[in-house]
Amino acid sequence: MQRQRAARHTLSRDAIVEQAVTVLDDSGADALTMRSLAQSLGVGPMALYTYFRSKHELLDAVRDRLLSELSHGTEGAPWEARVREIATALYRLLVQHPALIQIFATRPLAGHEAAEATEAHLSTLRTAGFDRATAAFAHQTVVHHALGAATWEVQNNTGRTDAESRRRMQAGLESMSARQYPTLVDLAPELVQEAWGEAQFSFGLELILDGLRHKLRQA
Amino acid sequence: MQRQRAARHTLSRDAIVEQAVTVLDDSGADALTMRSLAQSLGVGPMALYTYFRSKHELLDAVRDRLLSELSHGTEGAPWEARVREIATALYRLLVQHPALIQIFATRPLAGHEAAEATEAHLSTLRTAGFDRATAAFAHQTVVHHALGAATWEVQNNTGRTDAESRRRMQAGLESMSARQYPTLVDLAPELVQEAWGEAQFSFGLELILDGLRHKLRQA
DNA sequence: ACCTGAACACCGTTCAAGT
DNA sequence: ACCTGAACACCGTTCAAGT
Repeated sequence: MQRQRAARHTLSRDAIVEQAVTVLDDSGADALTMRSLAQSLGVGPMALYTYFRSKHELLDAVRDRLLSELSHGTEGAPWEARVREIATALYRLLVQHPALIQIFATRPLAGHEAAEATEAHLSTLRTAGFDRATAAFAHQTVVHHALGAATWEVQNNTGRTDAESRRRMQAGLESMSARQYPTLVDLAPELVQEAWGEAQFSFGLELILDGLRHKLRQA
Repeated sequence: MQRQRAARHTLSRDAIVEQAVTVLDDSGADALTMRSLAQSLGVGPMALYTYFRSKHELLDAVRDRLLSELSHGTEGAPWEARVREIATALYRLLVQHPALIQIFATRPLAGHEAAEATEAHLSTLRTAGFDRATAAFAHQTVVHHALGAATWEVQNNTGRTDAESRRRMQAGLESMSARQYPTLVDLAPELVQEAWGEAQFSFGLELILDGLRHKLRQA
């Protein structure tokens, strides 16, 4: 099959980013190369460099595009509910686009990404009564938790949800020395079966929300 | 300068992993290639494949080697203190070896890594009075928090601790539309100056510990 | 077994050139 | 300006061979 010659001026930053997201979601971060991406767009590799100075710049644009999707929660809802909405949206976005996690782990932020959602999150916390420093800390804590939980979920659980692979993992834990690691071996069923997925994320988020509620009462 | 011919049988899995850690710490994850690592050991690239089937397997060994350093906390200390010790040790390990974060973001765990520290962490929680499921959830939450906070710290703050770069970042936030993002602009000083580094990690950890304490009282 | 050297099928990116 | 084709300096890994 011969390569179609691309009609001129069909490329754009947005079109390239869109296609990059498709490749990342379908085939993973390793599969996204400037050459493969260009080929899937029907152009030569160097065509992309008209729109992005480097692969890093393209990945930053992919990250910003995905983050712009983030929910900023229901206006007027109680602060816990709104924090829950925004945090869960971030968690799900990361799990749905695992490559995004790798971008977070390799590229610094410029500072103005996800501005809508960040503004909503921060103003929710301020309105709830947290002082400036506590609101900033709390915001970051929630983001860190979503990022950490999603990283774990994607690497260690996603695609292992079938009974067979869970059973194998549990067997692996149980085969460890029960003398050296009694609790680990004892809790093997819980570690592989319960502490997975969004339930694990929610457990941690509610713990954080509870701690924040407590702080608010003390103030 | 001519390449030294390596004396035979000087290589070993441990020696290779040790050198890999040095390269990662000194020059970062991108600088670690099988070719560069081999050269720094004075051997040809293919020599490494006698000890590791692939670069992935080598990275897994690097991860396991670093995780084996983890503190398992002071025996007999109150449960909060011990959780704090173990969590902080993980956080610091990740910040000191940023490449480890990228390994967590790209490689699945086999399940038996950091078994000593995990056992200590889980048994501390069980002894404190948490039921099986809650202990498993709490353990994971703490690990996720350390991983998320370290990822953020390494990508967005480390190396930006000098006043000059903080000032620039703050100026960037403050240059955003104060009409569209009033809270974000207002909290710029807190976001760049306070919510950084181990203070941010500790804030979140204490929130989680507070939530756990609360759960224990309710039970 | 342990290690080498050549080779293969890739990368991201530079450069000079075409329209 | 937008895009191409050739080339450069890399990758990880296979294969056949040496000791």
